[in-house]
Amino acid sequence: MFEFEIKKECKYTHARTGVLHTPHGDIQTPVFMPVGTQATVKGVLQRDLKEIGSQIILSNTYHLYLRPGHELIREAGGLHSFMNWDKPILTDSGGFQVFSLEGMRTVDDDGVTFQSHLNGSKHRFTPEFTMEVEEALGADIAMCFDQCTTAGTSYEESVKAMERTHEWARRCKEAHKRQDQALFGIVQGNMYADLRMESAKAISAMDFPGIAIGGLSVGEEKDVMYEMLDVMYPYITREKPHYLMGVGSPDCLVEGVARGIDMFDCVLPTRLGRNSCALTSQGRLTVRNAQYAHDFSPLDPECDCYTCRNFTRAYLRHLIKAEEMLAPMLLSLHNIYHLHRIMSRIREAIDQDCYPEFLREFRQSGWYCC
RNA sequence: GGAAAGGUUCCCGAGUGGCCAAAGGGAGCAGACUGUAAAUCUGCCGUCAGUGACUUCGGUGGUUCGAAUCCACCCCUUUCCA
Repeated sequence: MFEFEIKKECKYTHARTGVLHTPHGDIQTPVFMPVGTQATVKGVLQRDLKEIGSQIILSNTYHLYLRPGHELIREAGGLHSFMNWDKPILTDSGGFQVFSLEGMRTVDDDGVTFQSHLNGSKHRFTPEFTMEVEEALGADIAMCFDQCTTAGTSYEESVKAMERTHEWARRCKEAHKRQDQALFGIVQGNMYADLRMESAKAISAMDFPGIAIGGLSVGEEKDVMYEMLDVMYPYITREKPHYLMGVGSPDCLVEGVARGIDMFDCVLPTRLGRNSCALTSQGRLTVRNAQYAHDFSPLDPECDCYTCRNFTRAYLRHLIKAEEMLAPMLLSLHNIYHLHRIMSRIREAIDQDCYPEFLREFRQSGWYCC
């Protein structure tokens, strides 16, 4: 029911194309997965996501548990049915909220106690409980509960978080029962090469159907992130899909693929879209800026998305200034499409045996923007 | 014709002798954004080459060491009475 098939491997980099078979369909990798934390990719219709080629979307265990509650989603027949998305879904476990909601949670070896950002109520997350919630949500891919740390965390703290993450991975695996749902393990280790190696070995040894790399892009320099990917690579089971969590700027996508990554997710395209910024083949474009007031060209002349085919920068800027809700919608749609298009070009380059050339050209072009 | 209230930096609006280049809001301008506490957050927003200097609170005079603030006259706005 869940299987990863490697189709083509680059001879000079670690890039590869593949197909991830899931209960809700196949996913061509490398893939970019739009984030829909609360069972919606903010500002984008399900219909449009399909149309621009989103193969799988993310959702979030912590947020859906708090609201509307996993039992309600179970009652709705699971997340696919609830949000009317019949393609694959991946649910993050809440491990990222251990990082992003620092200050509203306490961690111990057994789990995490969160204080709800919605009303202050306390909620206990253990690996077992997380599995219960993720199984109720019923995504095609569930993530282990992990402890994501911030860049700059001390070695001692990083060791602790890593060891917890390993133990929690073991407990998640033991608690996880749904056969129609794949459970991915998550590598941690902060920015310490020896910990990253150790974690990559430990998680690989647990034989999860997929291996995720967590705890990167949390404030460190990109070179550090790339170095960590290089360090981990030899210890991560080649045959499994490799998922770099939370990463999604164009430059990181192509560099990640070169380092063996098959799956990415990121809030960047939708968040930038809501903040009046467009990803283009010429770099980031802040559509709100005055210089586009009389610009009647599309966001990106090289783009053929719905937004670019139909609307001008001047019009989009007007919508932004007028705070019309169509503005974030159109920009989010374009930005996700932009990343899908990059992934599609990446797959094509790998399949045609020219990823190194693609990489070289991409790095020198306007596409290579952060 | 008479009475009252008022005219503040792009707009609204606070300020009624020094702590005022002048609160607050809006608008404007720019920056940030990577497993979403984000349609959010940050900075600038009289001029000039920093500390500092200069110009500004309807206009013109005046009082005072010092005026957006007090006085006189003038101009304009709104409301009320004939």
